[in-house]
Amino acid sequence: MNIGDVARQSGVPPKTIRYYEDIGLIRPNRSENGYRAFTESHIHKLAFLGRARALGFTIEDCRTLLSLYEDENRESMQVKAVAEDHLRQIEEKIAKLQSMRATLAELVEKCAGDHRPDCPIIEDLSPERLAK
Amino acid sequence: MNIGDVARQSGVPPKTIRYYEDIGLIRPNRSENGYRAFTESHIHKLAFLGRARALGFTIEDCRTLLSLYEDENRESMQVKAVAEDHLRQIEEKIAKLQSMRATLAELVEKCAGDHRPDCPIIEDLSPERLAK
DNA sequence: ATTGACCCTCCAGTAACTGGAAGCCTCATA
DNA sequence: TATGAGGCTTCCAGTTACTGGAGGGTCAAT
Repeated sequence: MNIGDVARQSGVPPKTIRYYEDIGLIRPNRSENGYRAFTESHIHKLAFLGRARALGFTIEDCRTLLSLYEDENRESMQVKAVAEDHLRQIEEKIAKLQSMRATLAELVEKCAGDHRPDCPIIEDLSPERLAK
Repeated sequence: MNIGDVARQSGVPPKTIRYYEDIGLIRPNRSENGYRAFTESHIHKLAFLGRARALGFTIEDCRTLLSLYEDENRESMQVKAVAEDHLRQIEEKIAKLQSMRATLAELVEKCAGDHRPDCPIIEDLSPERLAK
């Protein structure tokens, strides 16, 4: 199977598939004409990678998860550890973003948004504290 | 003033200050010895940039905000537009992350995390649909 | 004269792709 | 059989916002 078919079936774009080969996530054979030759197994792996990336796992996490996916003797605690770690990081990001949102929302609400220059947003960003 | 002092007073690291000069956010003069020579005004701008970055504004947003900060004739609607846009993007990111978190939390909870290979996380990522 | 703390520039790397150029390969149609 | 569309190849560069490090001047004090 050529890269285009695999892209369609896995949902991973050709460019990304080539990139994944570059970094060693998948290792397709080559046909005589130089084209990459994929199997069903590659489609599965790529779809797996697509799902994992959609859940925000890093490429390195994906590498680990993929090897666990292929490992009949994996222990589920290995998988869980990766997922829990990732979950924690997501929660940190959410917390940070929510704090930004709170501040921003407040500033946006206070700003008249008219033709005058006075602006609580600019004021909040301004380091007047230093002048005081 | 040298870069170290400015870094301390603005909270922006020297490396970052140099980078901001590279991309034209600030334009310090030079002393005869080749050192950057900063003024109070630079400290204010850098502190402003630091605050804006902490709220997640992109560098390009910062460029805009900084020019509005310096513009006596700005209209607050210009500032508000930038902030509202940014706020929207933050909310999108939060939504995306929350959806990831929901899925991940569910999977993590369902995973036994023991020495057996069976794992709902791996199963969820696996493209069994394709096989069916 | 020699530390030690600054400062300088330039290069490379980070994360995960994405776009584009230049150039084969293949298949269907005229 | 020629041709044109579309698919495949590689390689290079750009994206975001820095950060680390090498190699090398500068300055103030001892």
